[in-house]
Amino acid sequence: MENNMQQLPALFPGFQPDLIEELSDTGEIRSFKAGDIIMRTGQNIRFTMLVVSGLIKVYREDEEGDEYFIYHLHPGEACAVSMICATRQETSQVMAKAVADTEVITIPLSLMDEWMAKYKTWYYFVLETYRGRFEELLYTIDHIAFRNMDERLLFYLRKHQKSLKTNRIDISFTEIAQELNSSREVISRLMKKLSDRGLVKLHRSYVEIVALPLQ
Amino acid sequence: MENNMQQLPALFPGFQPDLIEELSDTGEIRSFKAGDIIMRTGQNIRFTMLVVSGLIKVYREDEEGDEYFIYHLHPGEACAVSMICATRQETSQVMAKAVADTEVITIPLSLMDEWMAKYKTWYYFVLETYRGRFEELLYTIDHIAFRNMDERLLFYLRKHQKSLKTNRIDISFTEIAQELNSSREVISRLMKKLSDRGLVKLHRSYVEIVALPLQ
DNA sequence: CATCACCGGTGATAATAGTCACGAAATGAT
DNA sequence: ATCATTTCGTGACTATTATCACCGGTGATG
Repeated sequence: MENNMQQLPALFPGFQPDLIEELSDTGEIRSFKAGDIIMRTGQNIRFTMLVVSGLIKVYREDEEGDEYFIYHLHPGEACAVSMICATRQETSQVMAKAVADTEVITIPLSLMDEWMAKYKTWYYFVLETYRGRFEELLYTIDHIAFRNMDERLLFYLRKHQKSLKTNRIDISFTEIAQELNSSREVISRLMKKLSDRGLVKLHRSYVEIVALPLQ
Repeated sequence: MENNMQQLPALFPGFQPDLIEELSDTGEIRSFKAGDIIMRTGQNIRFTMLVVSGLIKVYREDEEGDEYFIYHLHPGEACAVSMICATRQETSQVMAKAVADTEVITIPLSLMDEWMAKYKTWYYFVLETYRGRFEELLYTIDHIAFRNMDERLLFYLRKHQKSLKTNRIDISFTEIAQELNSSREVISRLMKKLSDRGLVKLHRSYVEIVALPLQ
């Protein structure tokens, strides 16, 4: 626990010293195992969360259980949804699940609000978080609205490559299909095409990215 | 101009009196004709905008000119994009077009920031704007990801019905097709189905909503 | 009234994606 | 070693959506 708090300046370089101090005094560390659901659609939000370590996937889920992957949250980032809902005591509109073992700092809603006026660097951090997530949502809309599944799959792989900082994507076709709201068979065929083009190498339960076109 | 400023308390009932006063002192009214483009993708944002009268449609556009309608802005609402980009001097990621003759109040970026600390009611207004638009984006994603074109068309009609507060939607099939990134023929066939179900009545250049299922 | 721009209907066809059915190979547990 | 589970490939079929071609109707304009 103490260790985690010492990482804060490095994780949040934009934060002013007194904010870091209050954060480590009042924030509470919570840990999740890989696969744990951190936030559920419809769930009441009582905290704002800052990611300390691990990786969180944020996705949309409809009544029938269909999913659509939206973005990852990395260490040093915050959950925009938990901030946005914070001020109005709203419920979450998205699902969040730990992809790896993950630690977050939770901050009571009242403080989140108080700090906006108290710490300029917190204010900028929150706004930048909004801006970034808003942008991600727009990119997501772009892809679903304008792109075919093959391009969306490429986008998905690239997103994971960046997020996980590795060329090895340890996800089964079934899971990928779920996150793109498609079906395993479709992903299988599209992956084969990518493989034929020499962009990926296929393995059991993981995909190796050989070369991905920038755009 | 003076008239417009007198409407402010009614338009923004949440604003405190001194904020209203400063708003009418420093805000500048700008007018747009129906059809005018108010904001363009990639354009630099220098102002935050509050809608006073008229109606604005906000939509996404890709390189090839394909569109996707996202939401309307009504009097009393603000453009979340212009607020979000404000703090970072970013460029717009969406298009905004006046649907009817429209008046907005523009506020310099510096004030927008200043007021966040100065006026609690402004702070809440901005956050509520973020929250609302964020939610709209999520709904949009839901529909593109999980629904077929027939349901998206219904959703589109309902959105317009609410926004325009009328059962007469004065939009040609060609335009609807554009806003849903589909094609005229598809919309034509789907409309016919809706008409057969007794939900709408079709006319030249407009659609009359007879009954729309709530969900 | 002739012409032109726009609006909409419709059949035929194509492209994309989803579903079903089946099987083979790899992995893990007992 | 055997068996169940997971993972993936694939052919056949269906559903949805997009595209093409062509038509008729409407209304504004000169």
